Amino acid sequence: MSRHSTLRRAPQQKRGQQRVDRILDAAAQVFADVGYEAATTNAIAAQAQTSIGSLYQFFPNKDAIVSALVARYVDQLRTVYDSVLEDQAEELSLEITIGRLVDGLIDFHLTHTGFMAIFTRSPVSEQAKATAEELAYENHARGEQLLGMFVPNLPDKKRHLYALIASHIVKGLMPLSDIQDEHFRAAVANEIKVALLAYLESIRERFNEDTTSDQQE
Amino acid sequence: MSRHSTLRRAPQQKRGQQRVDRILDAAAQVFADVGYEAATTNAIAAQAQTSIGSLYQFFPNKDAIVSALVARYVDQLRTVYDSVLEDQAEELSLEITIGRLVDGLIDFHLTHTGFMAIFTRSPVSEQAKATAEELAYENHARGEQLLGMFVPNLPDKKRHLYALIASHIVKGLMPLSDIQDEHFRAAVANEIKVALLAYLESIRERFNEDTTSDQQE
Amino acid sequence: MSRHSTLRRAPQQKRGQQRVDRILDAAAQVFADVGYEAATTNAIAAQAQTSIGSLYQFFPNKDAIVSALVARYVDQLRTVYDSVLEDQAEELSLEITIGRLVDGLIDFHLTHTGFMAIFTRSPVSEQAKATAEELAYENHARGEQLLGMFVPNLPDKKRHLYALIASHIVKGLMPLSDIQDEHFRAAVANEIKVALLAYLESIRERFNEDTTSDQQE
Amino acid sequence: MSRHSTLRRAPQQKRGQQRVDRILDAAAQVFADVGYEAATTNAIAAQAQTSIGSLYQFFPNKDAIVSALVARYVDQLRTVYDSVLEDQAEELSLEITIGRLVDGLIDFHLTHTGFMAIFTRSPVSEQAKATAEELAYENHARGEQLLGMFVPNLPDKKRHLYALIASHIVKGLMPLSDIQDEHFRAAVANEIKVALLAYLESIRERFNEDTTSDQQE
DNA sequence: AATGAATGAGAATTCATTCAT
DNA sequence: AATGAATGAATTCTCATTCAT
Repeated sequence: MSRHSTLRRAPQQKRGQQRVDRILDAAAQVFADVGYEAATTNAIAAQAQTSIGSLYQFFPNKDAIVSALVARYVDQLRTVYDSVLEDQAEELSLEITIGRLVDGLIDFHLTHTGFMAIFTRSPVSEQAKATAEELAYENHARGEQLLGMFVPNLPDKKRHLYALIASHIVKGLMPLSDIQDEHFRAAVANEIKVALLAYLESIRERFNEDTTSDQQE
Repeated sequence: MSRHSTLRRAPQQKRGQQRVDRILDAAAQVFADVGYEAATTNAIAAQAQTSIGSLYQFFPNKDAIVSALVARYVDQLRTVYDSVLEDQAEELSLEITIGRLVDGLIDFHLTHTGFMAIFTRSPVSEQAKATAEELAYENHARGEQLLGMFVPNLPDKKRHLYALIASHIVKGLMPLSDIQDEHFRAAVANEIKVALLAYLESIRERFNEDTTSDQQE
Repeated sequence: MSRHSTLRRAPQQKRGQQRVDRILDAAAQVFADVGYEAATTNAIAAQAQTSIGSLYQFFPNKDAIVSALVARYVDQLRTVYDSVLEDQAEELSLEITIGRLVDGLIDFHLTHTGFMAIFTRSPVSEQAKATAEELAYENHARGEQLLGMFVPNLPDKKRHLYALIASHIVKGLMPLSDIQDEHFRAAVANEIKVALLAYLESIRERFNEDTTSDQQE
Repeated sequence: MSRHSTLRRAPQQKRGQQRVDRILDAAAQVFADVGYEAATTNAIAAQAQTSIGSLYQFFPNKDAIVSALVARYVDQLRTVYDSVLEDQAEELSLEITIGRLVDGLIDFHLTHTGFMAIFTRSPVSEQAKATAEELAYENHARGEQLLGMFVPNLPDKKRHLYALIASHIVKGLMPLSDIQDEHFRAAVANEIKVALLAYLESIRERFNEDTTSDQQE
């Protein structure tokens, strides 16, 4: 897969793949604990219970670890979006779909500590910028796809803009799901759905007005 | 409470205050240029056209620079919110108020280039966490205040929740105002207003329903 | 001077220049002790009785230290060649000139431990290659100059070739001057002169034959 | 004495010896490509198309690889000198003999690309020093042998000194045979012969004078 | 007060060598 | 025997902070 392009050496054995996974898990944990910049490769190796040498046998540098981690996140995010999209076969309402999406994303966020540390970092190196782009793109593209299902015939440019806005709303709100208090977290989850739904409904309304008035002309 | 608490020495003379301001300007610039983590104290001193020794005469460490900068941002943000709040004497519509607020915040963001670099960093030290908290609090508190004006009688808890959501929507969307293309930026600005307005209207609706149904009982 | 171009920061104060010199002395010593590749920047700093940080304040990397050292060597070598060339005002014999040159070079070599370690290393980086080139060029160019004085009218191409050979003979023989035994060292010095003289005489002879035969034609 | 003393295990089977040879070939190639210091044992193993583990089954450490390679070089150099010495049965002139020797050495140098990288390195460990010594000794000893044939009755001490000088002249000049331009390389080869011959003739002359004057006394 | 040289802990990365499979 | 994953000491270089002048 594409993620392997960032690996120094594609692990041929099961053990190697496990080690790669363990390193990525460790990296995610360390990123979650201290943030991306403060995370050291030694800390990641220690967390992965491996040696620094082994880490560098698989990853040529720190950026590559993040790239691989992001590739994994993208794969897993895709699963979240896919499961929501599949449900669309049943022609569910926008409200229910948004509900499932937000629940899925919150669950993803809660089970993937470290994701936000990477998602919100300001990338420095060129490679880091490309990686950040990749991650942002996944959310944006999937948002566009979903939007296209609920508001068909939307001009490309508008769909692009609206999806950009929606994905950034989600990006801004996701960190809130970290909240410890369970009741409050549920309330927040609900508000995220409300906010997203409100924005999407506003898109629908405006689009209907536009097309209606077009017909009138 | 006063921002000067983070200063090693309160500059009693005008010259000292000017130097502090120049350092903060420099810090903001460097943060904007290379990001928070890549910014070095030496680079900040150089940008401020002072010596590293002088910098440390005013600030005990790097965190203190950020704290002071954030304190200044908080002051300046307050001005943005205040000007919007003052207009409320005229009892403007929610739509117009949101429009002014978003315009003000976008303008603030564009004229304070280092702001986002600090706002979105993952704080490491305890002091950094406190500083980040302070900044988040300002936005949240001011949001609550505004919300209270448009939906009076909202229970504290709900007002707190809604303002939290609203401030995070804004936080998520603000970085988009960086976009170079002027047309697209204007379109984005409009969508930010739409999204925020849509959410706030949903709050109003829900509140009216609640109170109406309350009355019916 | 040109050597400063490799410095990260031109030392403005006497103290700074002294420190640079001390670091270069230390580097020469360490190179002499363990060879170029085995020399570590920490060892150089320790030998210079300074901190690794100070070393890097003046030199951006290890290669730059060598470059500066070589620049100093080139300056000092120039002095050796100059003093020999100046004597030529007296129109000394080739034998005496070679004698003085070899004595000068042996003295230079004995008083500049570390020179050979750099002169004979195989450069790896591009910068190192350029530096090695510079050093080789100095010897070659000065050899050409001297040769031109003793065998005037030699075609450029030949002078270039002969000087190349002569400079490499010297390069090959110089390390022998390290020999501890004083008697043996003196004998070696004498043989170096003999060998160099023999080669240069052969050039003269061949050139005279050539020009003689040319005239005959 | 035997080169196998540096081997961890004398390969009893043909296959093992082939593997050892392949590793030495690989080492020579890598030394030629990147220089001695930059050569890694992993790169050597890769070039030899074997595993790093196998490499260490035959050689206890990196120095041992060089030692074995040098031992092979010494063997092969011996062949060059032997073929020249054998021709001496025909009582060829010094000029012709030098010509053959230099041609042989240049050919050796050109066909053994890794040789110079090892010959000119500054040895660090004790083992490396011993190995370097061994290589230098071979050239020196063979030089002495040849010198003895052309200037018989030379006192041991002088023969030793002269051979030392001659071997270092050759060492200094050999790297020049790397030159790409074929014409220039041929010219250089010729000059090497001229220089060496000139020195050896000077030895002869001095010896004849000495013995003549001895007789006169 | 101002300056900027000096410090050294700490970070990323390499590579000779070992050892489990 | 062969393999190549694993190890970690050692190396280069950075940068927050101190301190002599």
